[in-house]
Amino acid sequence: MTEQIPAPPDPKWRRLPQERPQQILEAALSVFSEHGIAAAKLEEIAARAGVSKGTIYLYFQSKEELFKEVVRQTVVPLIARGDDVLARGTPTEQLENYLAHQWRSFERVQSEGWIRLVLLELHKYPDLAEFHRTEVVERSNRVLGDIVRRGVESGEFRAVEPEAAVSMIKALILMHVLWTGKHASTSRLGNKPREQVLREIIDFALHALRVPGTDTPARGSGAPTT
Amino acid sequence: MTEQIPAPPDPKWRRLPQERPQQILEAALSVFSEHGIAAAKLEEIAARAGVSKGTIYLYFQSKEELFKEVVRQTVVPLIARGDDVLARGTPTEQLENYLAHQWRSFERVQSEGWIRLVLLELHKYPDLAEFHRTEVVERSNRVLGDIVRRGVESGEFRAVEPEAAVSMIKALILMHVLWTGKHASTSRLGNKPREQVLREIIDFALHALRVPGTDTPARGSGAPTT
Amino acid sequence: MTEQIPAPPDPKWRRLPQERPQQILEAALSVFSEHGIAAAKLEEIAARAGVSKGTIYLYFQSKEELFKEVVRQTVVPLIARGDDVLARGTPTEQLENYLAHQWRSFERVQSEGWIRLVLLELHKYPDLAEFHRTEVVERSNRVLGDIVRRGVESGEFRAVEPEAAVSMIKALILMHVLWTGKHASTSRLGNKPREQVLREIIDFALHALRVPGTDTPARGSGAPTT
Amino acid sequence: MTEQIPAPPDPKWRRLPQERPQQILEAALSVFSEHGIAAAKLEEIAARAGVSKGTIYLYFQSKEELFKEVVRQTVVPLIARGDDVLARGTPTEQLENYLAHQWRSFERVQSEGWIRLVLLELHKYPDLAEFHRTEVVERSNRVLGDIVRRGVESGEFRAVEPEAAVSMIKALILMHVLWTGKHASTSRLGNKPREQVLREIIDFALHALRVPGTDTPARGSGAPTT
DNA sequence: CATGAATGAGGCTTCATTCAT
DNA sequence: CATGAATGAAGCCTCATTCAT
Repeated sequence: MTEQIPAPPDPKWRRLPQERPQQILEAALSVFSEHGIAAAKLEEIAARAGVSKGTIYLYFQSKEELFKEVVRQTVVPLIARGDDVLARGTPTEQLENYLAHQWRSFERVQSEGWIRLVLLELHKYPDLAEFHRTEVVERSNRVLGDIVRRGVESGEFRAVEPEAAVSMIKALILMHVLWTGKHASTSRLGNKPREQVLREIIDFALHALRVPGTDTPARGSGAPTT
Repeated sequence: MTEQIPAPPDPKWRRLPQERPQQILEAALSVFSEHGIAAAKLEEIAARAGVSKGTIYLYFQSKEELFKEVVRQTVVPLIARGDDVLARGTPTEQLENYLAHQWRSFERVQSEGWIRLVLLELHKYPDLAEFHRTEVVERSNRVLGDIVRRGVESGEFRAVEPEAAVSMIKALILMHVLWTGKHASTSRLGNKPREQVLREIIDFALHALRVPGTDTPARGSGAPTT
Repeated sequence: MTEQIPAPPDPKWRRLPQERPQQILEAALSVFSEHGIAAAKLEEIAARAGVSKGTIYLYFQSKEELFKEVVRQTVVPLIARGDDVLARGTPTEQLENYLAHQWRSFERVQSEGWIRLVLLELHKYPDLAEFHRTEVVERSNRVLGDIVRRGVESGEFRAVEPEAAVSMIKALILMHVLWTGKHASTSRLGNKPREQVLREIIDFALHALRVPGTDTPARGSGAPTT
Repeated sequence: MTEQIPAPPDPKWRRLPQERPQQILEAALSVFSEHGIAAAKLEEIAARAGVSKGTIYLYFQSKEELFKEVVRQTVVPLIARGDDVLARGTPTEQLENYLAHQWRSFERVQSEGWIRLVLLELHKYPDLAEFHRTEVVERSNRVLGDIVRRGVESGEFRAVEPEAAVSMIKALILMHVLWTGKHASTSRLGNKPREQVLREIIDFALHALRVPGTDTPARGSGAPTT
């Protein structure tokens, strides 16, 4: 008789336990995004995560804590990058790169819902809002602000106040992410291809900032300026 | 006939019954804005309206119907205007006027919350979303689109696609209304005076659209363009 | 026949609203007594009170608060009396009267359960326990202690320490209330008539305290001492 | 190589497997005593026993069965003794010995909680209550009853009904065990030394039973009777 | 044997909605 | 018309119990 290894008794594929929290977080993000905190049902989160209601409580203390963890876990990976992409190029090119990078980051699943959550519900949790402001908003503001500042210094951009320009650019991006998302309440943008929307944003922003007559033309422009 | 003012029948100031629905709608807007639909409690709406919970059901069939009515009743007065204000002037002036008018309209209480509601919850009620799109969005898009179109035709604006420009301009306004609202989760704009924010928006939008060298300078510009 | 008063349109007898809290408190006492706090179900309390689950929350904040209120409301009326009954008579007579009065007080519904609650669950709520000690225990201890003290002073009772005697007497009563209750786990006392149990308690207590040879015989004695 | 003491295979002290059920029973008694059956959590029992939740189910079918086993296993050793201790002496001495023995038995940990359990929760399990009555109550009643009977026959005790006297004596002991326990809701007895409480009980009981003038004086008396 | 992750029934609590006054 | 007490469906959360490892 040789060492007979008993065949695994269970044909059902079993998820690795260490993945549980992540599964739940993803399901939670998706449900919170669709319904907001109050209207999100743990039952639905559990179902999407493929676990039972009780399992959620093995990893998170309460619905509210689950939401907070969603924010904490999702925020950083979603935004943190971007700094490196901008190492080289003229301010114009950097701005184009930055916009393209941000836009494509948001293309990922749930980005629209996540922006919704931040805009709608984050203010109910002051600590989270603070965390978000320092870790996400101010950080990305700094990157974008530096681009603008360099553009102004080099004479490529008008003498705008960088902070104001940052606000404008972010407004363009964020609002269009919402409008092109699948739950957009007003499909103002219809089914316009996302890449075209990006080009329009770049075109609008660059014309708002650049000093005319500078060499680098705004390549992204969807319409000839002549 | 002398000026006979009918004495109030009750020392307590008594609201006129015919005002009830309006009171309730206002209270509902305020509560829905703060908490969203699911988390809004009829108890709180009733309290703010100065009536009892039961009274709400004399005028509205359900919480959902109340929300829909809030949208229907609030939407039109808030936006409908604006068409006439723009009769005269160059496209640049018209755009400035339009932005200023919109911005100040939103200055009114609850505008921030109402934008939130539209952006975040309207999609759950397709009929409402449809109503909102045709009655509010498309209407104001037409006005703004016409301005842009005329500017392009007159050579005062670049040859942009009007629809795209409308998107951009609206993004600027809406997002800044959210950011300057009292429940803004990220006080990106700190306590910058609202009028200055308006000037920055106008400046940004006009530089994005205008053909340089055209006569009318962007008066609102917060920064000299050299 | 004039002035015909319209018959009440509803045949169902309707409870007066002001009685609600009392109904609920009584039902709660009964259920808490039977099962303890943790095992008591609001569903059952509501059913016994003839109301729905939700109604309980109109008057009490939570299950725990309901329990606390049961203690607060039930404690005082159940015990507070007794002071006056003892105005006259020899210490022996007073003690007999006190025991008889206490015993019959406890005959009322729920007394057994209520003693159970006090003995077994009150310590979980320190504030309630404190309230109970000062308002009930110490008060009745004082009354009973005074009787003993007077008996000792008059030479009718042995020179016992009053505090100790009070403990003993209360132990006799309380434990026998538990044992003669309908939920007694051990029916040690079978179906012995309650009045006979009272006589036995009086007999035991008086023999433990009285100095033999004093005039007043223990009338309650179930057995002649010859 | 001499005297090779087998090194413990694990630095952590490892309990012998055969002790598991006993560990669990002890932990269960402790938790049941503190919280009652309904509020007792298997998690806590497992923790106190140093095992995992699942392990409990290797030895006991359910929480209820565990409770029953606690009663069965704990009851007998706690009470069964006592018969032999009383072989010799006058009824008075025997009663003193019995009381002292019982009192000290209860001094062991958990006795208070265990009395609580019996008084509060045993009635929910009729078979257990029956078991308890026959195995514990009636047995100890017989022993104590015999002492009283002999005392009456010998003329040392009054002509009391033995059953009644047994009730009284047990009431004294049980209630004072509760009152001197660490979870007593009313610290009526403050920090009076347990031995003094025992003397007071003996004093009270003997004076209630003994015929005055008999030789053996109540040694335990804390107060002179003169 | 022992573990502890997972389950899901069941309890507490909230709140939209109703209805007798 | 207006009230607010009452309802009960539904959601959050706990925890006894199971089971794959």
